[in-house]
Amino acid sequence: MSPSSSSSSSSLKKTSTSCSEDEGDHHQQQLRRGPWTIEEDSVLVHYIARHGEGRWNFLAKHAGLRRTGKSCRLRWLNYLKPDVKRGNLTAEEQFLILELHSKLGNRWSKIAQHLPGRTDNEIKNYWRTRVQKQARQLNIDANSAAFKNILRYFWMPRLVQKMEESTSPCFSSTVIPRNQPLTKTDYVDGNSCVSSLQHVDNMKMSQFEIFGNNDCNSNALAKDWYGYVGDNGSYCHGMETINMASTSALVGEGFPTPAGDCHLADDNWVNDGFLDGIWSMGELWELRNALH
DNA sequence: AAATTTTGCAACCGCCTGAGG
DNA sequence: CCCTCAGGCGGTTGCAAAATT
Repeated sequence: MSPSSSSSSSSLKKTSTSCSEDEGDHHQQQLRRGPWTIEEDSVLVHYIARHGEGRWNFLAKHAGLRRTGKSCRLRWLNYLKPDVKRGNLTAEEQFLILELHSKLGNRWSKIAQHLPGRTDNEIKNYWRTRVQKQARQLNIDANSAAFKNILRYFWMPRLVQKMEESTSPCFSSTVIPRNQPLTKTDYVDGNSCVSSLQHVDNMKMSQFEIFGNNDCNSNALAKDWYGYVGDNGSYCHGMETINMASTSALVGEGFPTPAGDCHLADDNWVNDGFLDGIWSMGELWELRNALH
């Protein structure tokens, strides 16, 4: 969908304020809504390039945009700002979103601070369209302990596997030596993205952290810090360990049992690109067996 | 190929907070 | 204090594109 594709259908908003002869009210009466046009984008970009951002209502009026200040701010921050990243979220970014959401909840702007170039809106959309979708398919409340366990023990390790498998010699991460203790402040630096799988301790897995720079490689992460990659370097060996361990861990931590309230919505979920296509059939069956 | 359904995401809405008068 | 306003945030909606029937 082109962001500026349906400009002709944009409507003019007549606000509830009473009619007035002055320019301000006239401006209010002519407020536009809906998708932004290329021309509006251009006006906004050029105005900000010249005068800077902020004072959004003033900006909207003086730039000649028939938009609310809020609308201008949103358009700039979520779309026009030069450092806004476009395109699919990487495995690393998805991992960070899951990890940070487990700690911060729906505080999208806080989460976005750890993902340079990604907006709170984009992260929120990702969570709603991808993550909550999986919860629906499993007939589990996305906020339930059971679903959080699925994320923690199945989805997040799988994302790490994707990082490991990526052909890039580096996935923008630095590993902190495992003998360095983790602290809460480790992950709150706005310029870095740090994660730890604390609960994975239960599965005899190591803690690790991911920092946002470019001087490490994923093999180092998997081999040296996960501690569950096989001697032959096969991550799959590690995944089996995770899955076997997690099956019991899930049951022990509120994961739905056969008598519980969790049942799959239908049989199609296995063939439905579960978890964005990152699950193998074997893993899906294993998860399903754990559920039943 | 057409109709229908689903998905993804840009944009809006309403509420909250803090600054300034 | 109280009021007003701007900015910020999370939740929700609308709709074009993509997928499915």
